This record gives sequence, C-alpha cells and structure tokens, in this order.
Amino acid sequence: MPHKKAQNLEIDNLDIQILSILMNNATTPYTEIAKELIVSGGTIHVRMKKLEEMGVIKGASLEVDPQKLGFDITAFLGIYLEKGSQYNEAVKRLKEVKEIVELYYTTGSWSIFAKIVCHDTTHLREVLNERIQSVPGIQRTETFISLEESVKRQISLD
Amino acid sequence: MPHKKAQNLEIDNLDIQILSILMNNATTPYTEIAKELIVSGGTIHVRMKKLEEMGVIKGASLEVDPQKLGFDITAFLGIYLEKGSQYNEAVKRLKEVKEIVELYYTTGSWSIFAKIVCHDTTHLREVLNERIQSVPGIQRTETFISLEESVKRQISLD
DNA sequence: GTTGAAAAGTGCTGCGA
DNA sequence: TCGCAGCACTTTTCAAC
Repeated sequence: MPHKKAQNLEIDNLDIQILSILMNNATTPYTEIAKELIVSGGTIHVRMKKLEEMGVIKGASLEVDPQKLGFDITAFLGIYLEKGSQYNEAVKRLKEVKEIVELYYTTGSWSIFAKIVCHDTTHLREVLNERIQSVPGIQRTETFISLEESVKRQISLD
Repeated sequence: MPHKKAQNLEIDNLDIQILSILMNNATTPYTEIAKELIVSGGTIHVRMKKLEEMGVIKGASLEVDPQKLGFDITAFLGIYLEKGSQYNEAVKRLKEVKEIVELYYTTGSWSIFAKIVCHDTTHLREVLNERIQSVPGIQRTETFISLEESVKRQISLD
C-alpha cells in the first residue's frame, strides 16, 4: 500500500533548544544558533523545516509598542451571552471589530472573554457601545482597563 | 550648546505601511516590501532603523502552537490582593512563576489579572495551589479556563 | 530623504561520510 | 542522519541625486 516518506516527527531536546532561542529573538541567525548548540547550520535548517511541517511553528511576528503608535488603552472584556448557543454567530460578528485582538470561549461567569486595544477612552466607548453591544445575543459586558502591563512573554520550554 | 544630531522622529504613512506588512509576517524580505510600496530597499532599511531607535519596534518573536508542545491549558486568573500597596512585591514574586505569560494591573474587581499556560489540569492545580496562592498578599484567585482561542492577532494600524 | 548598486553576511541544496 | 562547501538571496552600506 502507498504511504508517505518516513519522517521523524518527534520533538527532541535539540528542537526545544532551537525554539527557545528563536522565541526570544526570531532574527537570530541560524549560524549563531548552530554555534551555540554545537551543530551545523544545515542541521538547524532541517529541524526548522520539520517543525514548520509539523505545525509547531505558526510564523514570526514583529512586536511593536502600541503606546508609541497612539494606542493608549488596553482593556479586557467579559461578555455575557443570552444563550450559549449563540457563540459562533457572536464570534463571527466580533471578528469584524478590528480593535479586538484576542477572543476566547471560557468557563466561568462569562461566555466570551476578549482583549481590546484602543486609542483613548472616547475610542473605547465608541467600540463598546456602537460595535460590541449591538451584536445580537450579547446581553451585557464587564470592562477591565489595564493600567500597567507587568509581564508579557512566551511560554518557557525548559 | 551641544545637541544630538537632527533626526526625523515622526511616524509617517510609509512607516505605518511597512509595520503593517511586517506585523503579519516578520520574515517578509525588505526587497519585497520595497517593491510593494514602490520605494527602494535602502529606504525600508532606513525606516526600520528609525523605528527601532524610537522603540516602536520591540523585537521579533517566533509564534508556536502551545498544544503541539504539550501545553494544553490556557487559563485566566483574577487575583485579589489584601492591600493594593502590595502590588509591586506580589508582581516580583509572580514573575518567577514561568507559567504566567502575561500580567496586568487592572481596574475593577481584581488588582491583578494574569494569563497562564500549563501542560494539564494537574500542572495547573500545582501552579495555583503551591506557587501562586503562597505569594504574600494574595487573598484569593478566580480561574477561567479557555476552551477555545477564536481570535489572536495584532492591532490593525489602518 | 531617497536611490541604485556593490559588499558582506545569511539561507539553502546536494554530495559525501 | 549529519556535516561540509558552493550557490542564491537578502541585508547592509555608501556615494550621488
């Protein structure tokens, strides 16, 4: 019977070490990683290709400072739905709200939990009143404003 | 009187367009960005250097799939402090808990709001009971477990 | 400030061990 | 499966506009 080319699809210690380095700084050259882990540059390349094929690596993104770009307010939203079954429809509508940067389906008091980034309080009020509260099925929301971001990092693989 | 070399420290439309492209895919070559925005590769380089010096760009990081690395649980924690003045000391201790990936000082019911990533429920219980509840000043916590991450993206600069 | 091209460094591929 | 060496591509620099 036909089958795919045999591949090693396990994640070993070397893979973890490569990921740890690149999660902190995605621009680290392969040659530098190779030197640090005492393997060849080609090996790093092969491992990275494997991790990408496995879907472990989803991509690389530039981290920016929202405040320096005029986004002064980060807030969290607990959203109550009239019925839990309205989740999918509500998410579809909420995805169109560009200010929502994260959205989760959670256990506990709320059905939906969201993170939102706005320019100022006027902008926040407009997004809340006109674009979120108007979504069908949303009963009410609770807002928590972040006064300080003290930790923002990736998971530690050690 | 002595003064620094004059520099244009304003962010114009071209900067915003460059950032928009790289925020979605940090590995886009400068030459490709240049072609798309109809400027030279050198210009992209100069702008990026300016944005880095201004602190607008904080770095580039590799995005991984936590589940594929054995991290199955994402949870949110609302933390009550005995006194608000204990915030700094508590954050210092909580920073040592590697499972905490985000931590905010927020308005509303809780003093601290945190995002936490764990392997499984046993791991989550251990982190909560043994490493978070034991921090001086922490009165009690409320836990919300994420059952689905529906949105995870960067702010839109348009 | 921007351009275009040259110089330096990095990523990628195939052969050999 | 890994390492080495050559080729292709990207980043970086710089004189000129």
